[in-house]
Amino acid sequence: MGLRERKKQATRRALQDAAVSLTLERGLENVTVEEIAAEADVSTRTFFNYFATKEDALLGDVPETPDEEARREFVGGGPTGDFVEDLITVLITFLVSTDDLATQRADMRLRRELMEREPQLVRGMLARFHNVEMELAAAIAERTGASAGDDRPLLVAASAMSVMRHTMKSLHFSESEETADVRAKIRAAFRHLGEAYGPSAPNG
Amino acid sequence: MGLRERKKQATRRALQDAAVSLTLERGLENVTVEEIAAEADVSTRTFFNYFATKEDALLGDVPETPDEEARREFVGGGPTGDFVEDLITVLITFLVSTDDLATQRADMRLRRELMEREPQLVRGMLARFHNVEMELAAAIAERTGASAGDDRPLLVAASAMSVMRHTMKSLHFSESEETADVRAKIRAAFRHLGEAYGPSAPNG
DNA sequence: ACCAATTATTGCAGACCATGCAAACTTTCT
DNA sequence: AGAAAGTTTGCATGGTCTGCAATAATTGGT
Repeated sequence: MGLRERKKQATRRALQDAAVSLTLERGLENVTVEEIAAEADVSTRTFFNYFATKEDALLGDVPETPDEEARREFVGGGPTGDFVEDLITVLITFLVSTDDLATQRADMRLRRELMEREPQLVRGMLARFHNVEMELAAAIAERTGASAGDDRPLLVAASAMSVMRHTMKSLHFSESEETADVRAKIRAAFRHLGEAYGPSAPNG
Repeated sequence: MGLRERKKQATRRALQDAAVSLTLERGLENVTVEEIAAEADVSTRTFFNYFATKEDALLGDVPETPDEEARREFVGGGPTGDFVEDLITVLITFLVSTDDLATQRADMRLRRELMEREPQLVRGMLARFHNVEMELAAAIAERTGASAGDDRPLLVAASAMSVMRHTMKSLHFSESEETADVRAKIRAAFRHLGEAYGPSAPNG
């Protein structure tokens, strides 16, 4: 990677970090883009070359599409052949980025802290998830061979995303938390829904 | 209702109508608040006395909490005692406002047209649903007697809202569409999820 | 090491959104 | 009619975000 590219990454990072730390310190509406840019040592105008909005800098680089390889495998009926298990696998690829694990966990914790402090940001997060939802629905439709007019894949994708959102809330992003734990939590959530809405249909 | 109150309602309506029709005509970013206000024959400043943002005027007065009576009944275990059926009843109260049915259907159709034309609005809609979701989760927790730390009500509420969003998309809001039809659609969606995630767990 | 091409940064002007405040106006109540 | 309460309006202000053109930095070839 050349110098130019490295500098861009650094600037981007600096802007995000500045946005996050200033916001946690003073609250979102007491921080201007001008201040964020100054903290990152660039001009206000440059801020907008990197992020369309102030919110964007705070929400960071959440992937909006699943890993291409994971998607292909899911569409093809893999990796296990069990629909729910394979769905979980795809969902997990959204939670795991290319960064190293420690950085990623720290980011997640920071992002959660931000959401708690500034609930307005939840709205932006939901919007991003909505994009993911569309991708996921397309993948489900492909895998199950649903016809064009069939909107059930949308339904399944929507509820799966609600499971994922829910799971993210209950994760700790701590050292000791393993991928297997995440999978177990998502699995438990799906099971709970199956029981709540399923054929036997008990309460709750 | 006094003159003052009637005038306020009229102004509010005029602003909403102006916002909607101008947006459908030219697209959201080619319409300024100034123009909306002018169309409704009030000052720009007055616009902001009625709506916090331009989006707010477009999204209209969607209830953010369920009908208080319906909520009480649900929490108390009613009206039928069957969890899913009663959940559906609550969800439907969100879809039915105090206006007359024809007006409401027209509003729904307009709103859908808006969403199609201006996908940015979906974000605001999702945010509103998120508030509803919180209310619903609280009601579910109360009904099922879940303990304070139990987050399963949140999960159920989230997935129920995804069912509701999905159902709204597939409704026609036409003359011939009855409440019973709506209920049947929601029921089918829940059943589909139960089958997808449930004990038997077939595909799709 | 230099030059030319490409790409990034910056300042500036401008449109628009949104809020606070105080003056002018309208409705309501007695 | 006149005071009280509530609404509308204009004005000033601060903040977000965009387009444009000038400047500066990186890159790749010679």
